Amino acid sequence: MRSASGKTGRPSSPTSGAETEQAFIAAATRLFAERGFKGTSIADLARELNLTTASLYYYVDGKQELLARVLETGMADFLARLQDIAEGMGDPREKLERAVENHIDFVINRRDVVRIFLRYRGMLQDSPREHYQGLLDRYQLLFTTILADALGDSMPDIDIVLVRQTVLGMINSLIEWYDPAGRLPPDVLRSQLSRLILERMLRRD
Amino acid sequence: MRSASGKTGRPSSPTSGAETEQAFIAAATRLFAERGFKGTSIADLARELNLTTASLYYYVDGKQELLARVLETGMADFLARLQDIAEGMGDPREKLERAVENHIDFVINRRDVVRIFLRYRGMLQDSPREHYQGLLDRYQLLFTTILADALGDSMPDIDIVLVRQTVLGMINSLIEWYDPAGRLPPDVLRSQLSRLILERMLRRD
DNA sequence: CCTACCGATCGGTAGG
DNA sequence: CCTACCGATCGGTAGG
Repeated sequence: MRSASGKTGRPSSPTSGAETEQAFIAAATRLFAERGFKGTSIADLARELNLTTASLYYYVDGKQELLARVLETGMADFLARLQDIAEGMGDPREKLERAVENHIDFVINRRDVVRIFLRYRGMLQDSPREHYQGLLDRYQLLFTTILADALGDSMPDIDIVLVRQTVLGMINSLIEWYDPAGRLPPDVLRSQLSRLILERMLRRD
Repeated sequence: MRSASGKTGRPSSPTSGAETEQAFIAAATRLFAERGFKGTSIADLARELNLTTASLYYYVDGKQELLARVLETGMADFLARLQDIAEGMGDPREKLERAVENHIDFVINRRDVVRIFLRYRGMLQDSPREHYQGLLDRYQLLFTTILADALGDSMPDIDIVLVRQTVLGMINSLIEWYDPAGRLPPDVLRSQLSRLILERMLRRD
């Protein structure tokens, strides 16, 4: 991506590319989450950024590149948090608790990105697809490791991958129904769901 | 919907409307699940049915009607199964087990419809949307009732709606990762997931 | 059920 | 030669 600046046609002073990139990713994230990937046109994105569609093409190759940026930056951040937890202090059980609550918080606080993860990752192609898949694989492997360390051999008869996907799946499903402004405030939701997972489903017998 | 018949342009003998409807719903289900709702064109659907796009419009009002048919017939079937379980024999705990395993089986055996439920129900509008939402509400209410009967007051400190959404969410998430031809055969998956839910997460203390 | 089309919009690109 | 864009339009396809 190159850097954009003002709203007018003047050559305009160069702004930092990082700032521009932020704006593009934020706009794409909002629109893809709201209208869907196919439901968002290049014109929609350009309008959001106060550009013409032609100008948008000066910065990006197309919607696919924007989707890749959204997914890669979001997933990289998500993975970094889990790595901090894995490498941080605490016993295995505490790390699992933090990993679970981190995942819950991510789904609640970054709804738009998570919605795009879950719905449109399949639209990625070629090398962006492989790169994103690599980050996702690392996240899942790391989560499995944290899970296995915390569980020990307390659940020998159940497949560890099934457990991991089930835990992540129940948290991810928040995106479909949870309303932070609803009956259950975020901190209550987090603690109840966390207890349902850790003190019930994954309790050591 | 009217009824279609052969592949040629002859007025062709009237076949049962039911047979035609089946073919339309089957084609729409396959394509929407494979390519997405917006990713499926009217031309794609017509080709699948050996019709021209213009002819397709003779039978249906458009993609929205097909989506509504797919969702309503699928959801009605899904609800009927749960009603049979609720009204059938057995104690509350057995009914809950059947309800859970029924849901698992539905996700495994009717992947295409479930994928459309989860991804494209939001694209419905107006009265089809309300009708579908009504069926979904009834399913969720019935599931909550079965859940509450089975749990009694064994989990007084956790919100029953959170429990319901969590149970349904973890089962629904199978659509994202479970491969019936993979490492876990369907019957093993069903029994392990069922036990994870019933004997662990919802165990009576 | 087909042929012959439409208004509009799609993602993407031309020259300047 | 490069940057940062613009107005206008390209070839095709959407639903109807």
